Amino acid sequence: MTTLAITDDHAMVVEGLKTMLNQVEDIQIIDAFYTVNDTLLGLKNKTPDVLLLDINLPDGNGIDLCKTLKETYKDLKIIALSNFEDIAFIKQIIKNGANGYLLKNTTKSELVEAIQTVKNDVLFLPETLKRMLLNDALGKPNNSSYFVPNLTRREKEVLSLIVKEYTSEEIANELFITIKTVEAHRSNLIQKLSVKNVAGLVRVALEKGLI
Amino acid sequence: MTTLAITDDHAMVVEGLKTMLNQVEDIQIIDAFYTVNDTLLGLKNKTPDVLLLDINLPDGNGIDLCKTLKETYKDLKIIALSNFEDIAFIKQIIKNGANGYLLKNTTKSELVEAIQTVKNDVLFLPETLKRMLLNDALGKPNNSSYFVPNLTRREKEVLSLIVKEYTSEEIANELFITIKTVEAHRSNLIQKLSVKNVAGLVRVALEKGLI
DNA sequence: TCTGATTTAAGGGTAAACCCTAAAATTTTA
DNA sequence: TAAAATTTTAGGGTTTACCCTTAAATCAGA
Repeated sequence: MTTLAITDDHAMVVEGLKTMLNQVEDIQIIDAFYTVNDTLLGLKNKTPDVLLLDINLPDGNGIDLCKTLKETYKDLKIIALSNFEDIAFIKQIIKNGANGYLLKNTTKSELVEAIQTVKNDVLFLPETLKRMLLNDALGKPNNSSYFVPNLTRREKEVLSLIVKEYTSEEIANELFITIKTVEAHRSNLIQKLSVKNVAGLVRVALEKGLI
Repeated sequence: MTTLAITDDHAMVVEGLKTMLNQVEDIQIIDAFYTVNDTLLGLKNKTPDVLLLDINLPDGNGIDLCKTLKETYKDLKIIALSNFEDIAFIKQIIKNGANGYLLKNTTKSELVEAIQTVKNDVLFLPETLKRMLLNDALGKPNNSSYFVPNLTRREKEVLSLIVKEYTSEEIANELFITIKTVEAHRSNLIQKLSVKNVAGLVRVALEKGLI
C-alpha cells in the first residue's frame, strides 16, 4: 500500500488524479493541497509516501518547495507535475531532490508506474523526457523544448514586478535599489530568456511560471 | 442515455472528465478533441448530445467556436468550460448559444447536473455565477471578477502581435497601417483592459485568453 | 438609411524601455 | 579560502511606448 498526496492549484487536475487513482488497489490518496502553504502545513499532520507536486502554484513554485520538503522529509518521494517538457525545469527539480517528473498529459498506467517506481527509490522519467535529456547531454539541440536558464532570486523579484506592470522606477523604489540596477536586471532577463522586450518577458514568465 | 464529447487542450482535464463521467450510468463519452479544428472535423462523423467546450484552445477560442457549431448543429448542447469567473466571457458565450458555463474547479455532481440540465434545454450556471450575473444586472460592482470589454477584431490582431513582441512599427508593417494607428489601438487596449503598459496587456491577454 | 462603432491617421509631446561598456561590492559554492 | 556567481551602480545614448487632442473614412446593425 502506497499513500499519496497531491499538490496542484487546478481543482480539475486534482479531481482527475483522485478519480484515476481511486481505482488502483494499492494506492491510497490521503490528501490534496492547492498551495505551497497548504502543503507545508498538511504534511506536518500526516506524511504520504509519495507527493505529486505541480510546478506552478499560486503562492510559489514546486521547484523550491521540493527542496524545502526534502530537507524535512528525507523519505518522502516527490514526483513533479508540469505541462512543460523543459529540460532546465527537469534538471533543476531533480537537483532539488525530486524522484520523478511527469507531464500532465500522462496516462493512468504511466502514473501508476511512476508512483511505484519512485516508491522503490528509483528515478522515474517518461521516455520522451529521457530522450530529451540524453540529447541534451550529448550537446544536441532538441526542437521540442527551448532552454530556460535559471533566474536568480533578484531577477525573479524584478520579473514578477514587471509582470505586475511596475516601471523600472517603481521597482527601484520597491526594492530599495537604483533604476540603473533595475535596468541591468531587465537587460539580463531579456538576454537570459531570449526575448526582445517586456512583452516577451511577461509572456515567458507566465507561460513557464517563472515567477 | 446522453452522449458527450469534450474539447480541451489539457490532456489531464480530458482524462479527469472522462474518468469522472465513466462512472455515471446514463452518460457516455463518445469523443475527445484537443483543438478547434479537431472538433469541427470530429463532429462531422458523429454529433454528441452535449459538448463540454474549453474556452482557451491552441488554435482559437471556444467562444467563437460555440457560435460556429450552433449554426451547423442546432440541437447540440454546449457547456463552456473555463477557469475564469468572468461575466463578460459568460455573457458572450451564452450570447453565442452556449447552454451552460462551468468552472474547471467544478465537482462531479455539479458536472452531471449541468449535463442533464442542458440536455433538457435549460440553461445551467453555477450558483456563484448566477449571483455574479445578478449583481451585474443590478449594476453592482462585483469584487471577484473584473470586467473585460469585448475587443474588436483589429484590437485582437494588434494585441496578439504585441504578445509576440512586435514593436508598433513592426505591427504597422504587418497590418499595412501606420504606426500612429497602431499606437491608437495600443492606447485603446490599455484603456479597455484597465492596465498601465505592455506588461499588463500581455498578462491580461494570456490570463484571459483574449487572443 | 442613418447612426453608432470601428478603423484609420496626424501632430506634438513626455516617460519609459532598451543597449553598450565597465566595474566595485557582495554572496554563494566548491 | 579561493573561485564563481550575483548584485549593485554609472554614464551616455537610441528607440519605443505612451498620452493628449482631433478627425476623416469605413463598416455594421436597427
